Amino acid sequence: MAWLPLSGKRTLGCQDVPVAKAQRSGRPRDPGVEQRALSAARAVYAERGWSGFSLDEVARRSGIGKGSLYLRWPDKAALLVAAVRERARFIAEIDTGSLRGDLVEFARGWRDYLRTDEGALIFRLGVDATFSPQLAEAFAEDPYPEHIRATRAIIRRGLARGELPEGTSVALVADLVAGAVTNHVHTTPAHLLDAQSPDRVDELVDVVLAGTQKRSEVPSGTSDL
Amino acid sequence: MAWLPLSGKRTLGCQDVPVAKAQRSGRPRDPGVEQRALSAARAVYAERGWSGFSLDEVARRSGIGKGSLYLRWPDKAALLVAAVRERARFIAEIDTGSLRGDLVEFARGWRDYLRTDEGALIFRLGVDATFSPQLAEAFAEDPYPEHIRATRAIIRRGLARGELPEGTSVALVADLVAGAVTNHVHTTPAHLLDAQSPDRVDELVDVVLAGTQKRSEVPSGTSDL
Amino acid sequence: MAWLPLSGKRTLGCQDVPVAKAQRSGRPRDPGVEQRALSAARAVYAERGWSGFSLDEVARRSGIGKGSLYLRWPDKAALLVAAVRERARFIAEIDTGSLRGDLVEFARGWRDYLRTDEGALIFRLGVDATFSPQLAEAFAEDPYPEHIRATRAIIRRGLARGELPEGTSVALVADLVAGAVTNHVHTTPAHLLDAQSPDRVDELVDVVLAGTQKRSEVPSGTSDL
Amino acid sequence: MAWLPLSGKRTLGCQDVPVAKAQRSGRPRDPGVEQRALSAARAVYAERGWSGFSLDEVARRSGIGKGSLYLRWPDKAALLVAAVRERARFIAEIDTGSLRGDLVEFARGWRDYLRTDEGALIFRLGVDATFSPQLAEAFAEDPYPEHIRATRAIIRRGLARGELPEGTSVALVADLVAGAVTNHVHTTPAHLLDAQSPDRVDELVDVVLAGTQKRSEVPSGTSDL
DNA sequence: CGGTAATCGAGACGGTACGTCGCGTCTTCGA
DNA sequence: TCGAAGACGCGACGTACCGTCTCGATTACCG
Repeated sequence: MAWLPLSGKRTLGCQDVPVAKAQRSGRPRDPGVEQRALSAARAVYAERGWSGFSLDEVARRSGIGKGSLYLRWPDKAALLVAAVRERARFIAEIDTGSLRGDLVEFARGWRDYLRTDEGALIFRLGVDATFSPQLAEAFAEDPYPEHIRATRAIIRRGLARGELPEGTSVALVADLVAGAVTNHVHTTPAHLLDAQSPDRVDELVDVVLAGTQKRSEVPSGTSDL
Repeated sequence: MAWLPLSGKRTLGCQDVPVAKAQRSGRPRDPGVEQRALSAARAVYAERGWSGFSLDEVARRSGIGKGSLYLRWPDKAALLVAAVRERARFIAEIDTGSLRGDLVEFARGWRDYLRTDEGALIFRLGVDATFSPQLAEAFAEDPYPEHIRATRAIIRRGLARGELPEGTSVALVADLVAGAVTNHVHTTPAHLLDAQSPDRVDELVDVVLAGTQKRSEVPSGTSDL
Repeated sequence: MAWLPLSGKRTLGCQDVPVAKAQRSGRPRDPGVEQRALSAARAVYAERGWSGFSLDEVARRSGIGKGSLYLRWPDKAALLVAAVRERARFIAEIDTGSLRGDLVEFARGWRDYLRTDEGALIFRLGVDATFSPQLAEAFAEDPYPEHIRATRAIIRRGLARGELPEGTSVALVADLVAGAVTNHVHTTPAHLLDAQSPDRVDELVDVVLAGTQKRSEVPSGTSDL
Repeated sequence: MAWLPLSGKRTLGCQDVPVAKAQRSGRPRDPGVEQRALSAARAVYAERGWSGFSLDEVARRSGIGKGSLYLRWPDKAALLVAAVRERARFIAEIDTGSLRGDLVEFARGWRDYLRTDEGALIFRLGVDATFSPQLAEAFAEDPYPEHIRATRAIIRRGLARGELPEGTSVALVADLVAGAVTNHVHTTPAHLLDAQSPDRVDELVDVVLAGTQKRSEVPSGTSDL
């Protein structure tokens, strides 16, 4: 298993030159500029946060002209999205053989990732994107966050192997696992998260799995409301 | 039961006058100013989001001098937090008698609330607060979001009534229910949410309850699954 | 006699606050800002010329925010015009008693003034204003350059005293004196101007006066063309 | 006599290829490029003035690469000087036989030329050059404006023919005639210039000639007037 | 006739200034 | 003293140009 940087084919928000095919005319864009910009953007963001995230500073630090930045990204939000996504991209190449193993692996990875600067940012960007038209556009190409996609794939595999009762909703299980972990990280004070035994999220997965199992046995639960 | 606007006595971030005793001297503060400011702040935030949230605009719209705003809130983050919280406050006076009933009630209410403008605001603000030190500080006095507090209260009552196995972690169940609902709302496209049968969240609660039940039967969490 | 700074009543391009009468409301403009700005503008212009004249630099040097500058002048041209005019204003309070004395006084003063940084600028601004709509607007309130007005006044006095033949065109004499001096300064290399005896411009005046005198004697000159 | 466009052999600021001898190797320069560039430069300068004179715009309009422009002129000032001079060049081939005739011819021509777009351009450029070191350098090779040279030649001829008293300063007379005409054009509102009888400048010349004549009669310049 | 070398249009590059806008503070008047 | 108004210093925004550079394509000559 691994959190691998995505060998992505997508440009990730970095504006393509209008022409589709190879080089058109004029001096070609220096690919190094893009890399330096994204790296400087991450550095500035890490130091000063979003409110202190200034394109002027990115330009100053990377030695890139502002013009060249605006040639690639339409505004500072887009640059930040690209910068963070580049690193945030991973494919949960999780395959322990069992559903539980996969989910535990995922839950731990996601928890740790969320506590990372990059993870925190990508998550928040996802939320902001729901609200900000500006950000939403930058995010539009890829509406489903990576972690949601990853969980669903794992669950589908489990279903195929018969580890989950037939008819179990993939989305439902995914919401439970990913949502619970996210909620956990965002509502637990940092010092408690640090102190916490690693099996906190394991328990979480167990409850979910037990729940789906049990429900298939007792048809309609305590539905006497 | 009800989602009641809190008849709060708390000042909610609105700075008290330095002197402890009531009025000191000079012209007393106009209470209308506070209301107009908060209302204008909500309007601006809704229209332009955090990055476009400008105190100058709030002042312009409400006809309040910037001085008067800074007399009450230390910076624009504090004003926004106060503005959103004022409306967002509710107490889940949920008491159906059974744990499942309460949780289902809560899950439905939270789901609907999240899709509300106000709910979206408070949720986003919470996320923003995780990242902006400025906002975080404004949030610090009251770190736990309302919905988390509400869920925990419900679960504690259930534990007391013996509806949950002894030793069940309150935080864990709360994370599962609240997190799953939140995740559900934010990762499901709007049109699917609309079309969805109301018992989507009911199922969710059932799985969680079944999970906690089952786990108490099988000794070890790291089962043979 | 003297080249006196004009005790001007005009605001000279510094934008008035919209309201006509005294103070309206809000914090009043700091008059010191205007002074510091104009002075810094002159300094920057002197050092770097028009092409290096940067508002950013003026702001930096004077410790004034760019916002405050743009509150007063619509663009950098207007600021420079104001800065230069403030110093350039003079009233040729020339009154030696005789026409020749006045004209000589004026011619010397104008020659020396033109060789000044400020004088050179005001002259060039006047020329540029003939061509640039932007500058023209800034200059519009005062189409006649100061030196033209001054010369005409002197000549009119001379006419009144009978020192010039009746019917002599004021404009014609003014063009001759002011134009010749201007042309002289702008076409003579600097080192020659420095070396030159002061009576160079005196001669000039004498030729003009002699010419007007003679023409009144011999009706139509050598008009045999 | 005539105001002839100069059939100039001079390169006029257009940089020679470093090698003295004709063509070295490689593709020869396209002569059309130079013409298109100068013409576009004049158009841009006429429309937007010096401050709005942008090489990018010249390149865009003429369809010439910026590289090709910098191959020919070292900077935008040089391009502009070349562009304006190309059209502005004339040789005052004036020879009516008499000094007065020549001067009147010159004065009329200069007056009309100044009111021309081209004349205005070259005049303004000359003034700008006095102030912008960049422009001045571009002008340096040819410091005396065409009209000054022309007047001086005329006057020298007059002196040689004995039409002026011996010892009369050529520069002085030239300043008077050329300066007065220039001043006249630039300080008289356009509608008055239009309405004006053509002999306005004739008078001017007469005064100057009369003045020089008279002065030779009365011994001391510093007369008793 | 193929190679070499300069030119051509195009446009990216690092900079710097533009003119605008917002923050949080300050300073006035009138209530 | 508060409240409205708005000036203040600061600094980021996104745009436009400068003068340089690097592309591929073109066009002469030279061997």
